[in-house]
Amino acid sequence: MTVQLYNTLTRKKEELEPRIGNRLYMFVCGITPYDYTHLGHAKTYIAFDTIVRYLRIRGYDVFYIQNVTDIDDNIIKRAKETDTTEKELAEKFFNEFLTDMEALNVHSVDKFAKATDYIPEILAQIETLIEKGYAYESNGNVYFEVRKFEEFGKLSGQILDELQAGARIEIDENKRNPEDFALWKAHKEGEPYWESPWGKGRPGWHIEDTAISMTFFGDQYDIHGGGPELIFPHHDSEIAQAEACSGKVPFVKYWLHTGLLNVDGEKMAKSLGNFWTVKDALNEFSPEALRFFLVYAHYRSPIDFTREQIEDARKSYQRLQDTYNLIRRELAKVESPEGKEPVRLTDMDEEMDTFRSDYYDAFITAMDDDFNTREAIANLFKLSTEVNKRLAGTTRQQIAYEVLARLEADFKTYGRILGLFEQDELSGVEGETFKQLVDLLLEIRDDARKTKNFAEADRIRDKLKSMNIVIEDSVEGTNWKYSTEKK
RNA sequence: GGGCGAGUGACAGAGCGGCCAUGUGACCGACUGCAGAUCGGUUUUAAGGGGGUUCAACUCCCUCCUCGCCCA
Repeated sequence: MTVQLYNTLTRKKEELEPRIGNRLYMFVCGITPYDYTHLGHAKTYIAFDTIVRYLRIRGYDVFYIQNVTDIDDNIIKRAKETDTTEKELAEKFFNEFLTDMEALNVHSVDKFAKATDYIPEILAQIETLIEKGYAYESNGNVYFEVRKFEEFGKLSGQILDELQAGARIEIDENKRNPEDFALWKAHKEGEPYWESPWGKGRPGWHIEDTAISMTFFGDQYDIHGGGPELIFPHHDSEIAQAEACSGKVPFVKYWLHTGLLNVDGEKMAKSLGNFWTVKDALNEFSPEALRFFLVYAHYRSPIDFTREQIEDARKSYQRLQDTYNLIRRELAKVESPEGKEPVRLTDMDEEMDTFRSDYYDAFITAMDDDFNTREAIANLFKLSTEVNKRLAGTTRQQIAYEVLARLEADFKTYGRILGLFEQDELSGVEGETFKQLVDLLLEIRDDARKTKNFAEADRIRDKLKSMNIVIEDSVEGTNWKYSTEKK
């Protein structure tokens, strides 16, 4: 079994074959930190986080870099508006981004590379492009001459002649051709600048990515990811720069692009009033619900964010989480057969274990197929049903410790891949005290129920519910859990 | 106008040339003091329109329509 992934460059699924051993060099276009992270960012970065988590568990040694565009038009504009420096602004929102990513359990990035930390590398690359005849200087600007790179547009499928036809509007006296794009922008009054062989200025939009990736990965590497809106012109331009510069093809072996996030059926935009920052969303929904919602969709599918959808996702996730908790509770009840003869597995145990391993295999098979989380999670639901049948309700039966332990281990793996089932358990002295207090309340309530004092029993239940603790009676006793309805 | 992608049950959304996706919702039943959770059943043989290929198409091909994104 091998991992297949959909390559935007070839428009088909291909077998993943690292260029070197099991090492995978991966680059994903990062943020421009001039404002708070929004849900579109969350979708993209959760998607690639999940992909990297999976590849690592699958045994690949992934080196994952994200760039940070800490100098560009938006940053300059916003810094002026808010009366701060570009550097301070970028610093602030990059830190906000890290906080948001942490909340969403995204931490697979090995290296964040800020554009302004790689100015020498950027300058060197531009010089190479000029030497090789792909770029030219003009009034302190340097442009990439697109027509010199014959294969321009091979990622997006854009045809250069069609572009030229439309490009007539934006006439720039400095450019030889309208479709040429800036590698280096000449300094303008009031803007930050760096010294260069062409005078003061700052980098263009596309050059930082190739300068950074070539610094860490060399001329060619394995995987480049990003949002779909970046395919053209950004990623096509990266290909042109890198391949022109190194003369090596392909620059990147696999191009991965996510699906777009819409809100209430429309493109998310401040002007439409449907704009959600990650912080807004986390105010209203739990991080797990949000992450589950995003990860339950396939990474290449567009998704529509609505309150109803998140609520659906929350409930769906709750079902899986309840099963996981059920397994752990059951495991705690069954004594470990430590030091004793291994217990012979009954037919019931064997049957459960077969479901367990079949669904595990199905999960992996689905993930191998272009990271099909939707299909993978569908198998988790099927597994849940089989587990619930055996461990809960009227059809419950005893399952052997070792089968339960394997189930728990599988769930941990699912959690590590999806970035779920890792909600913080109460720990330490305070956590223990808290648990004991809840247990005490449940005992009191149980006594009340035994004497048919249901008013008292319901009062305790309602009060706990108002504190976000949900209790559930069963023939086996009463369990409690935190509500996921609010954060 | 050009490029790319999508149209599946009440809703959301996968896979697959022939069989059951999955989740949520709703309804019925079991369990239960009630609630919840859980299990069973129903809604659910659903596939934008029209052609074609095939013994067989939601799945392949053509065409039309609609929607989204990028470039203009």
